[in-house]
Amino acid sequence: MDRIDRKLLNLLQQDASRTNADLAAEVGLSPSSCLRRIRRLRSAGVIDRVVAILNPAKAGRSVKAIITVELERHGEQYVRRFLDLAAAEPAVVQAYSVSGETDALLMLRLKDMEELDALTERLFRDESNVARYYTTFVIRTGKETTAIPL
Amino acid sequence: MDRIDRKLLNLLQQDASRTNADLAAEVGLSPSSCLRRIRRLRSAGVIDRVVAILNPAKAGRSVKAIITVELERHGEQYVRRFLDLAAAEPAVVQAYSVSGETDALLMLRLKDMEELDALTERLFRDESNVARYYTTFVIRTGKETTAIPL
DNA sequence: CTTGAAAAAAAGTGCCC
DNA sequence: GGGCACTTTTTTTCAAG
Repeated sequence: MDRIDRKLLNLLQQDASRTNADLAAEVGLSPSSCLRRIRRLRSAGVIDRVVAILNPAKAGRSVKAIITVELERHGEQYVRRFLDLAAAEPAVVQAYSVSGETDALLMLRLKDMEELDALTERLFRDESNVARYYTTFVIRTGKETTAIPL
Repeated sequence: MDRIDRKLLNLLQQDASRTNADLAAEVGLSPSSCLRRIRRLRSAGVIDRVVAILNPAKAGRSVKAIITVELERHGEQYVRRFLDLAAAEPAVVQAYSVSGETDALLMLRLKDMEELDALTERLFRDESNVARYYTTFVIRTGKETTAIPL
């Protein structure tokens, strides 16, 4: 993992649709060496996957919400069970167990408020282990990247 | 935006490195029609970009933290200024202004605790408009996807 | 063992129907 | 939307450093 690998990863994190020849030129390598490096990074698992990122508004999911959850019983198995339940919801894009006052944090991508209503009903009505939950809405997105700084 | 478009988007959100011929076969289209659709979705901006997703641990960024920030003055221009400041930090991967008790929420990808210390120093020491901030750590990741449900 | 050049294979592109 | 010729890109091979 040298300077060129990091440079390649940075470029691919910004735009993975660029051609190998193009990338090779930018990092100053021959196309074959460049491809070898990328394949190595992929099979080593440094590059986990290549995905298409959609425009949330144009995909009809403009509402972003964050739910912090406090459980009744905080034991690891309870937290795990709640996370599994939350992860099963398509609208939940991130589900974490966290330190501090609350036990879990969910990041949601919603179509509208009705969908939020339906989701909270499903997640919290039958889930007797949830003590409290707080819903927050994203007003403005200042930054949203999938790129990990190297 | 019909059923086939949605199917294509779902597939591309999971894995954008698949070949056009492969995708065409899966959605039951000829490669040329399939490519036309994908290009249309791209130029329409539904597909915003195609990126490589790294394994955080293997990229040396295993610590995830969330900081919620309460500002002294809550006006729109102050929130915007803070978000810009936060967005400039490479370790900040998501920066939102939010509703409720706090004004902003930051999602961080960190190498270690020292990096967090340095970042909070930069963001909060000279920023006289920050009233309070709370740092939370991600203990377990139950789900983490870039895919928007369709 | 790694690099680069060139051939071979595969994919993407554009125009026709 | 599908079929086909054309172009570009990826991938393999192979010789040289």
